Amino acid sequence: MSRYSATEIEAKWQAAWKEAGIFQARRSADKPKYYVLEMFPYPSGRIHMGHVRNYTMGDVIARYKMSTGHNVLHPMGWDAFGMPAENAAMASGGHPKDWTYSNIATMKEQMQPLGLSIDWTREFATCDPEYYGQQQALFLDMLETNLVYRKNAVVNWDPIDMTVLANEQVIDGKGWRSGAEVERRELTQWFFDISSMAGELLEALDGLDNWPAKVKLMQSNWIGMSRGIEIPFERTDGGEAISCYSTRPDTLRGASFLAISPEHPLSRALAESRPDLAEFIAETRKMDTTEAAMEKAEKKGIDTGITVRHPVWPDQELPVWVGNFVLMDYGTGAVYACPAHDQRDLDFARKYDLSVEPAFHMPGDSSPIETEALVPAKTEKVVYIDHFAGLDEATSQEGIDRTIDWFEARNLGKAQVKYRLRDWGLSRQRYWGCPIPVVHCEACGVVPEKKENLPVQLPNDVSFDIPGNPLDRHPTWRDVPCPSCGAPAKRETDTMDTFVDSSWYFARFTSARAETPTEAEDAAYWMNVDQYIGGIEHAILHLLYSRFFARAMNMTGHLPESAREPFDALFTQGMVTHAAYVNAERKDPHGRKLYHYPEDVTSDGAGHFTVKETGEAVLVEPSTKMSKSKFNVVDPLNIIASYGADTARWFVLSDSPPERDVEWTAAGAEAAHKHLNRVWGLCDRIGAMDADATGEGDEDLLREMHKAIRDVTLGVESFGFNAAIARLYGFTNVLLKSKAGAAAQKQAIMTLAQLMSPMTPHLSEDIWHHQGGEGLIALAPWPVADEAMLVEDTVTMPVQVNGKRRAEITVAKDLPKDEIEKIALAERAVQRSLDGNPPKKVIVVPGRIVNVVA
RNA sequence: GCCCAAGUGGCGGAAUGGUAGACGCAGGGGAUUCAAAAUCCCCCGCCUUCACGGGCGUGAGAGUUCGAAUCUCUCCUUGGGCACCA
Repeated sequence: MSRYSATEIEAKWQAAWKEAGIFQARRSADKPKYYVLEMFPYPSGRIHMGHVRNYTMGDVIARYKMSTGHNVLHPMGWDAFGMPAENAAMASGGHPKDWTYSNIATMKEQMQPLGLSIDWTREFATCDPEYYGQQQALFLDMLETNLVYRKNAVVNWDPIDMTVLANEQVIDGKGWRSGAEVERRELTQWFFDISSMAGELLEALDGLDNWPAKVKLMQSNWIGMSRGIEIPFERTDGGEAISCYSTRPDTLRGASFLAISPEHPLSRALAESRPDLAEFIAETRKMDTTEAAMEKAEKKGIDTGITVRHPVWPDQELPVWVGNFVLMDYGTGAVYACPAHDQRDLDFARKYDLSVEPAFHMPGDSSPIETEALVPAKTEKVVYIDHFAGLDEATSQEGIDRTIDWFEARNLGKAQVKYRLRDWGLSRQRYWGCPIPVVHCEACGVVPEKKENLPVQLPNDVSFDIPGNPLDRHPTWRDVPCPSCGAPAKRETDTMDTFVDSSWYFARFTSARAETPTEAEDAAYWMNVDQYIGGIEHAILHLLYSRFFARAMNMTGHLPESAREPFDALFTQGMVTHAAYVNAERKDPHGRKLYHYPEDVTSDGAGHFTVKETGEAVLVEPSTKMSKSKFNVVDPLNIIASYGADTARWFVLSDSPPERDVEWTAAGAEAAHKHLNRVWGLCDRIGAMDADATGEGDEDLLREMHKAIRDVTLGVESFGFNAAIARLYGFTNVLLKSKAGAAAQKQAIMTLAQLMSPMTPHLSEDIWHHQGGEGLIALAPWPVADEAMLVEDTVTMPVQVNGKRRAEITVAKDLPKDEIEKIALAERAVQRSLDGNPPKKVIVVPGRIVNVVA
């Protein structure tokens, strides 16, 4: 059989689509709109299989929606600011801008052959001044609305690269790039007030019915709500009371000391006259804050000498300690410790010889606390010891609730809801990011740049030969007159976190060239994103930030109220993985594993692999995410060159469910290509048939066709792409074996081409064209299953005896239950199983099954 | 430690209360061919049987049901998220 020329037909149909301009989105009142978006790429320089899978899924949805009468918006852009561009500049002496735009050009060129239905007229890069200028306008509006503010904060500081690092960029206490010991430094930084929206961001998750439960749960945990109480503890020396937050006030009887954070105002005040305390605080600052280090870090403290009164039993005096384990930015930065019912408090109490008093014990067991704290589940009943709220035996949850009521009734404390979510620090001491549009004036303080002066553009004449932020040492860029008083002032040299750029790009796509961040009519028409598709790795940060920004943009008049939740449906797709081949005989010169590219390895067909050139034995490592370091990257361009884009698209959608990882295998790609060739070959067969000749089984073929329409439609609509593809294999197999007449076969293959068209758009166009289909298949209306054709006259039902299948009967579709029962019982195999005894009971589910209970 | 998800042939997976293993890969056999590639046809969960058939089978154990991969409980394993959060 001749193979079809993918290169030829793919280029041909891409040109036809372009010519017809069918992917350019315009507002229209005639059709319902549909906005499908894939998370836009970082322009690293090359597209990879993960991109192919992500964009193919979006394309399937976009093309399907287009053929079901929707006005589709399917845009693409570039998340273009970020450290890799600066690192490349540092390494090779180029400019981040050149590096980025040249990568964009390359990647765009690599994406073209995939045949995606993208509206390229809306393309932008976040490093375009036209984009980041609008982002600066947004920033100024948010500043006015108090959604962004400046404060002192302790941050991770890399002393060699001279920049702030995000927590994720600190590995084992060292800067991920420089390897320098990271210091904790207090800096004045800009923050988005995302924590004020914590409650709403949490509650609104409930309404996101078309988001994966997993993502909602992750966000919910991240926001981390807790209910508790804030209780002031009076100081015996008359100083300001110390307020503590607790979620377990029912343990208050066991309070033995207070622990306050080293960053607590009281600690700082005391440190001024207590050198030992000052030293302790400085030491804590140096402490590594990574998880692993926290686990090992010793709980240390120092006695302040101050004492407070117990709020319920005022004659009890509790010492106040500074504890290195108390966080300043959660709760009030001060806790009361109850060693009997908290393991950490107990360890601390034993170490510094502080008292351990239980607040309750388990029913029938009042043995004293030794080295293990008693921490019952909240639903477990405990016996409270001389409890103030009149509790005796109750669950901890009841104890907590009643204690809070008791305190509130006496005005001794206040019920509080707290969130783990902290404000989003957006300042970065980097060059390649969006400049923060403010000016620092000695007389006026922080002055926002005037909107007419936007964009505040990055200067081009910068160098990366010395560490630090080039904007800081630029000779002229910083020096500007104060927008308010005109006196000489300094521009802010920090730029924005690149997560800001990706937090509103979806809104910008609705009017990509507007002179304002968005344009009201366009935003109202196109928002929300109907289907958003991307990786699970963005489950928290990007998606949470975008939800915050959509709200902020609504508050500042840039998005309608209805767009406060910007993504109606979210789908998180899995990765493309590949086996890795590691040399079994030697290591690389650095003593590390030596990997080989899949194409350099050959198999003997019996599970043994060798390096083609040297014949060395190779071990196959389990499939993992494609990465350069493991040499297991398959370049989409190579695949497209040898098989065509349709094969690549077909393969990444087949086999695995889209939310799971899919393993790329050469055999799988080959099989996909083989199948597309088989479909292609059908065209020849039908072309060679006598158009008027009749065949056998026309109706059977058409019935199968309508079933395929039903199943594939359902599969595409429910993200069951693998199932839809399996169904298409099935229908193709039926068509290949069919002896139906030319007319029926022609109808079948044209429908097959349509059903395949979201996945294999080029091949489908070509078949459509060959069979005389009108216009472009991309614009043809999606086939609809004929209900009447789906109904068969007879049904085949299994017959079970005691749940085991014994026979199969074929009966008329609407045969009454008792008739079906008679036929089932008459079956020889059923009789044999019954062994002559009458059945106890017979269950007949018409059209489904018969179950005989012996 | 807390929270969540998933365990089905040699492999990816299908079936969401009704014939377990669709579809694809790998494997076996055959046709075609001088030969190979390509292509086409047949077989393919495990045990047992010449065969017909029979038994077992969805991580393990129990339960609900006429009927469970699917629902419930306990346990095991793997993966993910969070974690000095008071």
